[in-house]
Amino acid sequence: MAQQPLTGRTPSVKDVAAAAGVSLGTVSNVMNRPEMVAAGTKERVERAMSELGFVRNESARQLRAGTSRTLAYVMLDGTNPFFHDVAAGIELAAEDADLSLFICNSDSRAEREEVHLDRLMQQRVQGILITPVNPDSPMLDEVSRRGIPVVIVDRIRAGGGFCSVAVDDVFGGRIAVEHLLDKGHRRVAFVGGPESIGQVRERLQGAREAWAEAGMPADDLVHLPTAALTVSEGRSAGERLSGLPARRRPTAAFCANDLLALGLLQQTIGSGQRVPDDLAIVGFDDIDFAAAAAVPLTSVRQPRQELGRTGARLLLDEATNPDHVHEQATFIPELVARASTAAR
Amino acid sequence: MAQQPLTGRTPSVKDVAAAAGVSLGTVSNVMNRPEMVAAGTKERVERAMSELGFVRNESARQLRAGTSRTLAYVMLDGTNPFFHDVAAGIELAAEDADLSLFICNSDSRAEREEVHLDRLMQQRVQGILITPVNPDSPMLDEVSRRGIPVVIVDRIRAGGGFCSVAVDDVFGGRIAVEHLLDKGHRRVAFVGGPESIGQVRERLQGAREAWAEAGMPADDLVHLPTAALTVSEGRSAGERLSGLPARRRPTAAFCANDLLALGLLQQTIGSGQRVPDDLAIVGFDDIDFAAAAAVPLTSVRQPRQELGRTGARLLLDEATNPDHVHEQATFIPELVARASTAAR
DNA sequence: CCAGAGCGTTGAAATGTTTCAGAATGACCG
DNA sequence: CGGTCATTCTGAAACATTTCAACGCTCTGG
Repeated sequence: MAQQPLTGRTPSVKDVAAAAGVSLGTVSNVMNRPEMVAAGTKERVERAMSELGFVRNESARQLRAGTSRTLAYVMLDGTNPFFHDVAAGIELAAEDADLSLFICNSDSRAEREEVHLDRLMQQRVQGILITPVNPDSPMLDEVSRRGIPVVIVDRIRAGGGFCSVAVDDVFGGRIAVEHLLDKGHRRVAFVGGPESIGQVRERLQGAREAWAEAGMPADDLVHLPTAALTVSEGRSAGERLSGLPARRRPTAAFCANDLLALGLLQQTIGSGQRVPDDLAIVGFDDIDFAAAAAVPLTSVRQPRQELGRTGARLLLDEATNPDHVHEQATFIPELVARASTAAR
Repeated sequence: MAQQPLTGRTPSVKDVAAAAGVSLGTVSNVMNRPEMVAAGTKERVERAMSELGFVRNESARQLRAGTSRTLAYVMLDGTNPFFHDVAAGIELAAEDADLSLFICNSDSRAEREEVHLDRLMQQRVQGILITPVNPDSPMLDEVSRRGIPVVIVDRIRAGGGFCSVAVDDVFGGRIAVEHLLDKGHRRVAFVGGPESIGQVRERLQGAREAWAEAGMPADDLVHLPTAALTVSEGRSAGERLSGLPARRRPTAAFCANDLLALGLLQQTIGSGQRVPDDLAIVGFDDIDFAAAAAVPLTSVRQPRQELGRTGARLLLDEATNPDHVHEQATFIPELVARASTAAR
């Protein structure tokens, strides 16, 4: 390893070849098919590389190869740990395939998403995983049509033109409500919105189905809409809940995600009520902070890492397997009962 | 925009040039110095580009330019939202400079860090921001010696061979303890470790200084060491706290970061004690979840985004300004008082 | 009518890698 | 000793872009 502050420009294969007294094709062979170069030569080349401090130029490699050694994930909301966990799962799979992962954040804005997709196309990434602002955006077809594999994560796009990984949200809604019914709750709030988000609609639908099947009157499942799936919206939903007359007030709330649930939990406790005694709470996603809350949160667990890992696998299959057929992987969520819904 | 499923390979400048009836130099000019090409020609070229669905090949661009249009941030711990907030700040600055940000996670492991740095050098990134596992790692010099600007984030490296951004952790420790003294606490725990982390040492040092200056006996500032800065370590510290005989038990705890504080909060409330009545808690970092906790957490706020943004600015200066001199930017943290230390 | 300026455009060179057809060498067989 | 093979190595071509010196054209002023 050279110790001087590296004089001129960074050395290329050509320099290494000259230093080792071989042709540049041989240097390339040492890196890419070492088995076909004689042991002595190989050693000589390797010494030259480390003496010169040679570092492969990835752009040149990519240019030649026509594609990069990178996957990308465009996440929807960087402030929600759920998406980072998904990203971590993707990264594991990418690592196994010796690929890098480029993480972008659309921040729920279509124009940011578009900027990211544009850039990723310019970079000729091997494939894109995305939790899109709008699963039906034509931009996704555009990307796909260019031959870049696209996998939709945690959303579903009708028509099956894409691979996707998601969780059965209707089922998730059902088990959340069934759990609350089990615990004896007869008046329950569903906290979540806007309904333009497919997730929210389906979780609500599952909740309603379970409610109806238990023979409960529809009016006793109260929908408290929110403007977004954030902690502060959860708090404000809590204020609205507290404002209800005691007789009409639900004894439990099922929140469309954990951030809402945490906000609701905070507001409830802050206003002097007790959880679960005065209000039981169920969240969705089971992010780490759900278990870490002051009253550990019961939540519908999505296999977050597994979601990412499977998405990446589908992506790689699409990228490398000529017989690839699109697949919609669906996971079954699981209820994790904790203190926020303990028996009263 | 072409509607067919894009036949052959993706078109290059050459194809665009042919389609528009100009030379490929002109196509390049349309993209890079549009002011020097005649309006008619420009329009013709642009039409050809969109008809063919031309997308610039970033690798070729980079190869020619010698460097990529990308910054990178190697974060220390992907499970701590603090680092994601720093990353968000970096991204803002990168966006302004029309650069992409590559986010990596070393997961506190030196070998992962090394793998990432290697890859980033191969990609010829414009510069690297890093919260290193070990600020004195020679690998950083190695990268720097290759001409890649490096900025150390949220750590300090003695010797000044690098730019860095950090907050004054000693001061942060002081204000946390001064706040607790103000609130009347006379026996306080410092929760945090391992001491190999510079942050932990300095926050503890600040705490001790403030404690001594207030004339308090050193023994009444109890150090509860932890093995890491995580929620679960916070919980276990809480158990140790509860185990202390009442007379020796602190009435307040200052935690080296918010994750510890959240864990401690959970354990404390879970064991039936009240916060702040039985135990007041101060965290450090002021991540969003601190304010969202069931008992909103008093915390020492680091300007997380600002940290990232400033780091990126220093990096860009180093990358573009030949007269650049290394700079150690230090921010003054600020105490944000919330319910977890409200008057008793 | 010409010199010179200014504008637009061209085409070749250069960037660093991988690949591949073929050359060089030596070993072995008949 | 000629021929066949296997083993190593070579050098040119290809990838898509940017840059830059040079070129041709049209004006303008003399």
